This record gives sequence, structure tokens and C-alpha cells, in this order.
Amino acid sequence: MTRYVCDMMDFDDSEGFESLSSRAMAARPTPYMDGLNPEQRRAVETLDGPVLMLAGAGTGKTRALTARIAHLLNTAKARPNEILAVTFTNKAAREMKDRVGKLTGHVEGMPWLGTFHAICVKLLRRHAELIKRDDPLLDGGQNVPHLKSNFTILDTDDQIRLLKQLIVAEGIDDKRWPARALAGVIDQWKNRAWTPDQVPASESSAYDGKGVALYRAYQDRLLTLNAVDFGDLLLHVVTIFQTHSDVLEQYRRFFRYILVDEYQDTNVAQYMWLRLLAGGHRNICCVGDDDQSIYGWRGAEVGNILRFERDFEGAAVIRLEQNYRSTPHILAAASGVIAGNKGRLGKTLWTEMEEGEKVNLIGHWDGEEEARWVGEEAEAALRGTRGRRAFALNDMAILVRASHQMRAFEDRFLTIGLPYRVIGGPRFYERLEIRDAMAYFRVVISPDDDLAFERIVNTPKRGLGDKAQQKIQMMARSNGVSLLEGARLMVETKGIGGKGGAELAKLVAGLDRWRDALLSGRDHIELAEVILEESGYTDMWLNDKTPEAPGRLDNLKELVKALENFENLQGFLEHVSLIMDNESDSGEDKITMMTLHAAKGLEFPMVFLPGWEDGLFPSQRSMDESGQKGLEEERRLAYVGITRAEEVCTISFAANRRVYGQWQSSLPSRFIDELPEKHVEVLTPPGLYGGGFGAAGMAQAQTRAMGGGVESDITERATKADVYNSPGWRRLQANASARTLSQPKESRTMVIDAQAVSAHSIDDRVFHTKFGYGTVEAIEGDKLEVAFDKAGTKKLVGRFLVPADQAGDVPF
DNA sequence: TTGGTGAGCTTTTTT
DNA sequence: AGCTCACCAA
Repeated sequence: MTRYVCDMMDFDDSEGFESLSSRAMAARPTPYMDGLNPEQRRAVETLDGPVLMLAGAGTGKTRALTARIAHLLNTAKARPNEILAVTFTNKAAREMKDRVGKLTGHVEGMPWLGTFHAICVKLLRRHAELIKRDDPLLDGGQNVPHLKSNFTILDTDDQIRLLKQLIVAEGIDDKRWPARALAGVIDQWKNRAWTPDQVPASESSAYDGKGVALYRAYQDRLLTLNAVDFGDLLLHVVTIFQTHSDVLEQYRRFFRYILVDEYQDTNVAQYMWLRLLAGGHRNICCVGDDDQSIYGWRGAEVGNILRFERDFEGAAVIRLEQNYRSTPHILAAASGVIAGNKGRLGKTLWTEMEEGEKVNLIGHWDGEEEARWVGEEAEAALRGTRGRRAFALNDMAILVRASHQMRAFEDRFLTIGLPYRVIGGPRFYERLEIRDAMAYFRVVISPDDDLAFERIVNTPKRGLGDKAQQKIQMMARSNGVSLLEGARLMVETKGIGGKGGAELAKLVAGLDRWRDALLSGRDHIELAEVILEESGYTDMWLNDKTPEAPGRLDNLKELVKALENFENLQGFLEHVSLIMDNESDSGEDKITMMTLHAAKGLEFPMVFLPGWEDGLFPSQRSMDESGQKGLEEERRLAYVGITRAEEVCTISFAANRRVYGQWQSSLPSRFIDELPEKHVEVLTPPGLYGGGFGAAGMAQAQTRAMGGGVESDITERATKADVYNSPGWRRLQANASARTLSQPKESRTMVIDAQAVSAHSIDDRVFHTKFGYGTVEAIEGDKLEVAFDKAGTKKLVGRFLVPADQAGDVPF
């Protein structure tokens, strides 16, 4: 029998906290209850048994959740380390930690408040040895290979490279059956908590019928590498709980209270994990909003929240319905849209806010005009127009369905010099240069990390191409050693000649040297710098003249800086894949741009929702792939979008848009027809269509749109134009206010940045962070026309440009 | 081995 | 249109 020993740290109850009995004795004030409404209060006070907190958008969910934790502690129902509180993102975890800290005074002491993944890593490091090779022939043997506690967590990139190796080894045409697709299939299976043995027969056709076999091979390979992927973190822990009742029992007893945030986003594996842990005492409180479930495509099961009352019999269902965020018009518009969904748990949001303005709706000729209009509207809002207060750029957000929609806005804002920030995009640790740098660190720390070695062996270019790498592979395999050792043997036997051989020798020597430095306790920050310097990695980017290079060097600097928060490189690597996110600039006043998905949980006084066209939003692909279910998820996305707005919400659409380089005309989103007319104000764009904006005008617009289009589409488009006569659209027309928008004049808001302009003259070489190097062609007013080497000719404001000779000034 | 060229694809994204 | 990836010529 194996004994499972736990770290004392997180279970220790002797330090820092009074005994339960002494705490229970004293009467304690409950300041965290102040200002809670009756429902929130009930959510806080219903501590025992299953609770489902249905928290609509902006109803003070986090507040209730943190107060609940404070109450658990205050009533001595649990010590801080006996509460398991899970979130999806690090950001949410951090926020909750902060708020609990403020509420209770204990800043630290909630070791089990974290993301599903972070908590699973902790659990899995304790019980890694229970994950054994899935091979009955080996079972019962003395040395069944098993996962070791110091396993590495592979990122998506490693995962795909590994799968690709397996696919190629199987002789499968990876063009018809890309590794990415297999990764997707395996992820979905892991999301459902299926080990290779548990994948049902109905899935046997996946990936050309070879999916399950490859899944098994992949898991086997991961074990050999002592590695896990993100999906494994949950899957392995669920497996352990299912197969080792003593371990499960231990945690069931220990985690006396369980809290789950964003429950509507849980997948099957997370759901099973929770049910297993809550199975004893059933003290589980799930918080969520079925109307904000927008991650179905990555395995989230709305069913989990819809089923809660059946899963946990006698569950208390508490609805938070008072909204503290948005005006009644905005709330009503959002409610009107979401009412179109079936199978909701149902909530009626209400607010005590002042009426405010209606949701604005406006149509545009094309995407560029939409961007121009939003830019002008934003600038106008800075000064406060149309009876509105003045807004800061930080108050405004543009929320789009797909990230490519942001380009039009970026182009426009660069031209007019409107500062903006983009949230989302590639995560910091997913960036090429960060992954490369980390791969160097990984090889230095674990010389057996073959995936990392592969990544760096020819980065920067060392003349070690496919052929040389194959030789190293062969050498390593035939001697049963790691790639690094294989490379060493290759050097010793002079198996690779010329430049490549010399470079490889240098690399191996370098790795040895850095490892010695590491073992001799050299400061890890210095060591990191030395590694990046001596490997030639920094030089590689310094010599790179592409526009991204300076940014990449910045990122590397940031990476080194992030090391300060860790005691050593190992600690950094262990945590980086789970906790690195890039909250960069939040200080300056900028308008924010992001996808609707990224906006969940955020709020802004003024929100723009552009691109409400059928096919774009709701997304055609979503509807094609998931039918009614897909459409409902899109509708929830619309709901999320509208409910981000506090005071002003402006929805817009364009009749024409360039999609994948092709002009396409489209219809207003069906969600627009679902907006309750009482709460919508139709704005008429100035000057267009002779002032009128009715069906006729748009039909005309449609015809004009066809000018450059393909002839065969004419009939279809004419038919589509008729939809502007749809009942919903006509209602909106009838309701449109007569007044036209006051057109903000550029001269009114544009401040000519004389200094920035005069800093450049014609023929100057300049550098732009997005477009790279270029030459100034003309100066018009406050704008410069620059011919960029790679990005073509652009007109933009001088302050976005740096003289070319200063562009490389990135000290490292 | 490298870097240039053409073909194919294209939502959303955390960990 | 723009990016990634695979293939091919130098």
C-alpha cells in the first residue's frame, strides 16, 4: 500500500489563526454585509449545502462571493486553507484574493483560491506517481513508469509539435490530417474527461479513424517526457480521484467549503472534478449566469448550470437580479435580445439607475466609414456633446466579434492620432521570443527536455538544419540518451562537419557552462541575461530589421524583469505557463479595443458594438457548425456586449465590408431586429442617402455596392436588400428620431501636434512600431505621408513616428 | 542550409 | 488581404 504524504504547508492549522472554538466564542461584527441587498445577503448567509447563485450581468457577483468567503471565515465554519475557491482566469483569482484580503485583513492564507489549472497542478505534483503507464503488461511489475512530481507543463505549441512527430512517424499525410486538428480532437476528449480507454466507440472515426490510437501514443510519449498538457492537469486529477478513494476522501474532508466562479463555463472534466470533491458534505456554491455562457466551442457545458438543481438535490437557488451597472434602456435592450433564447434559467434584471439614453443604432456604408464615425464620435465624447457628460478615452470600449474587425479601427485611429489599446491577442508567454528564451532556460534546468532542445538548437541559425538534427536524433536514440547528450556525442565523434559542427560544439559548451553557473547558485536574473546574450539570441533580434524586432527585444527585457518575482529559474518556469499574463499599460488615457469574449466581466461607461451584420455577428461559421445552439451562443455574446455598457451603448453595422479581400454586402444582424424598439434610438448618419435612411436608401446602397462585385451575385443581393423591409427594420425606421447627428468637425478636436510634425521632414527615414521603417513622402498639416518599406504608404500623425536611427535603441 | 515564392486558409481563447 | 506553411532553387 502506498502512503500519500501531503505537504504540511497548505494544511497546517497551527500558525496564524486562532483556534476555531476561541473564534466562535467571540461575537464578531460583519462589516462585509454592509450595503448588500437581500439576495446578496442570502447568498452570503446560506453557507451549508449546495447553492446556485445565478448572478446576472452587473449584479455584484464578485462582491457577494468575496463576502461569502469572509463570512465563512468569520463564523469559523472554515479556516482559510479549508476553502476551495476556483476561477477560470488568473485575473479573476487575483481579484478575488485582493478583495478577500481587504475584507478580512488576511492578505495571504487562501492557498486554495486559484484557477482550476493552478489548483490541479498543486494536487498533481503531490500525487503524480499515481499516474502510471497505461499498459496492462507492465502492471504489477516493480517499475511501472509513472509521472514524476517535477513534470513539465507543455504549451500548445509543444503539444502540436509532439503530435506532429507522432503523425509523421505513423506515415500519415499531415496535410490532409493536420496536427492541429488532432490536438483539437484530443482536447475535446480531455475536456470530457475521457482517457484513451474511455473514448466511446462513437468517436472512433475521429482523425481518419486513427484518433484514439494516436491519443494513446501521445499520452504514452508525454509520460516518457514526464510532461503533461493543460488538459491533463484536470484529467489526471479526476482519474486519481476516481481510482484512489483514499486520496479523494482526504480532500473531501479537507476542503470543507467549495466555491466556483463562472460555473456556466465549466466543461465536463471540471464538472466531474467538482462533483467528486463536493460529494461528501455537498457544501458547494456555484456562481454563474447561463446567459453569459460563451465558451461552448471550447468544451464548456451550459448544461452543467442548467442541471445544477437536479445534480444537487435540495440546492438553494439564489438569483441576483438588481443590476448596478447599466441604465434601464441598456438593460431592457439586452433583456430583449436574450429573451430569444430557449432553455434559460431565467432572470429579470432591474435597476434603480436613471433612465439615461436609449441604445443607439446606426448603419454605415462600409467598414471604413463605420470606423471613421466611431473615431469622430469618440472624439466628440471627449468634450461632451449631445447633452452627454464628457467621457475620457478610458471610459470607452469598442467590442468586436472577431479580432480582424479591429484593423479598420486601428488604421483609422492611427491616422487621426486617437490613442487606443488592444486587449487580447497572443498571450505574453505564447510569443515566439518568449517561448524561445524559455526553451533555453528549460534546457539549462532540465538537460533532458528534448522538446526545448529541438526548439533552440538552430535558433538563432547555426547551420544545423533538418539533416544535422536528424543525425542528432539518431545518435540520441541509438544510445538511449537525451538530444543534448546525443548532440554532445555528435560533437565528440565529429559527426557533423563545417560550420554546423563548430556551432553545435559551441552550443553544447555554452549549455554546460550555464548549467554550471546555475548549479553554483549564480543569480538567476544575471544568468538569464547571460544565456540570452551568449547564445546569440539577443543578437539575432538586434540584427533583425523587421518592424517587430524592437518589440521582441522589449518583451525579452520584460521576461527578465519578471524573473525578479521568483527566487530562481526553476520556480519561474514552473509557474510561468500558468500565471503569466500581460496586463500592460493601463495608465494612459486610451480607447480600448477587444473581442466580445475578452470583454466578459468588464464594464465601460461608453461602449461601441460595431459589425452587427448577419454572417459576421452572428457568425456564419458558428451557425453552420452548431446550428441553433450556435446561434443561441452568439445571442448570449450579444447580451454580454450590450451589458458591458454603463451609460452609452452604440450598435452599428455596415452595408459593405471587405472580407478576406473581397467586397461583400451584408444585412443588419438579426439581433438588431430583436432589440426592443422602445429602447433604441436610430441615428441617421449625416449627409448619406439624402438624409433619409430607409429601405430605399439602403437598397440603393446595395446596388451601389454591386458596382465592383461579381455579376452573378446581383439577384441574391437584390433579394437581400428586400430584407430592409423586414418588420423589425421598419419598426426601427418609424422610431428613428428626425434629428441628425451633430457632425463633429475634425478641426474642433484635433490638436495639431506641431512639435511632432516638425520633428520630421521630407525624405527622413522614420520608424513606426506597427508598420516598421519608412520614408517621409509628404507633410500635410499635422499629418505625414510615409512610404513604409513593407506596409505601403500611410498617412498618419507624427507622434507615432520615431526617427529611424533611434529605432534600434533598445538597450538590453 | 537558407531564404524566397506560391498555395491555402481564415471566430471566439484560458490554462 | 494577410498570414502561415511547404516546397524549391541557389
